[in-house]
Amino acid sequence: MVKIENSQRTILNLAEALLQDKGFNGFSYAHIASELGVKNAAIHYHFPSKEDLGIAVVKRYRDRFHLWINNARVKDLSPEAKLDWFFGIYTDMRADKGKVCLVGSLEAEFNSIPAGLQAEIGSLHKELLKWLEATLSEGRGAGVFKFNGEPANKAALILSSVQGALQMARALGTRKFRDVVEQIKLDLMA
Amino acid sequence: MVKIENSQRTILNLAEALLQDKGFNGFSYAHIASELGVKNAAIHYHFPSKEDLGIAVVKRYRDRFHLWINNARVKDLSPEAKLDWFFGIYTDMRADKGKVCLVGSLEAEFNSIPAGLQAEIGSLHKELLKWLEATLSEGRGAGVFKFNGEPANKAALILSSVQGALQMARALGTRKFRDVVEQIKLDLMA
DNA sequence: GTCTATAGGGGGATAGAC
DNA sequence: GTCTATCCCCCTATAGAC
Repeated sequence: MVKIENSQRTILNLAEALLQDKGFNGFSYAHIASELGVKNAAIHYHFPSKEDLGIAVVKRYRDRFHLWINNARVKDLSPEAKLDWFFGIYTDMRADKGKVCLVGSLEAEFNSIPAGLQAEIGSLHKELLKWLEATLSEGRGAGVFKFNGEPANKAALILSSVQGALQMARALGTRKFRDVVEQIKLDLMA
Repeated sequence: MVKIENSQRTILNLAEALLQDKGFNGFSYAHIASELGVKNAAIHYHFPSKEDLGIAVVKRYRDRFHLWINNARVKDLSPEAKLDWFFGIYTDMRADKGKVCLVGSLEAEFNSIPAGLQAEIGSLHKELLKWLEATLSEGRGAGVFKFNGEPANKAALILSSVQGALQMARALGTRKFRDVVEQIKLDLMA
């Protein structure tokens, strides 16, 4: 049961949590409705189809990321602090009932989700990579990160490993997630 | 439509492919039955519940891995060649209709799959990590791999990133997967 | 905006004939 | 081992009252 002020917003919150917890094929309108304390049909009023709902969740997730990275409190950080902030997002997800990143969740089920949602998750993934690449590039330029090869490839490696580590932690525990993050940092200091 | 000799085996093949393609919540007995050219109930004769089927798939997957790593053709390879063989498994998955590793697929849906399957996937994940850790340790001892920190942590990082990269490739293309594998190798040569 | 009611389909699973 | 038939549940989605 959740207090309602703005239904639209509350539905998105619940849908996002369910997506990160159970996956797209693992949650239903009924789950949202019962937690919200309303009936099935009320959810359909706000989001006609499940695809609409999924897309809205991903769009809001991306908008939030944009707000963060363009906010001075993140923008003006040092490269190391930026990276720590980024890892903190995932650490918080792990701490929040073992959630995983939307990107990993939806890409694991990629071939059994609607086409519009597939496209949306691809856009989000690209933007996460873009920001991480720029941050790595900036850090290497400043001499605080050390790695060989293209920043784009290192970014792809790091993002993949953090998302994989969130999934791994579900079966093997939070410690494994922390170990991966520490190893990523260690590798960047070599 | 698939030729039937040993139904049990064919069902496992199809179930494994579907799990890697669509996820546990994304496939049904009907999918298997229609591809096999039989009726729904025939599958239930071999595997009474979907959980039974999932567990059998994971068990076979693990047995296969055991056979491989204990076979002289892998066991006697150099550490670099072992690692290349290992990456080759994932490269083949990617090439095979964009499949992902069972471990990543089931852990992404972890909170919406049966408990017995959760336990089984944890065991598999541990064994993959164990082998990778030993291989990295061997390679560092021989001076061909270079990395800081514990082999167990480096193994967790590498396995997470390969599994994450398979998922990423679904939205962003095979090239991204290859980039990650190359970056992993590059980082091991630093 | 939310309700009741319901359509319409798919899912997992079982019983009993062959 | 596979079939037909069926049960029962859950799902997405819609229509129309309030």
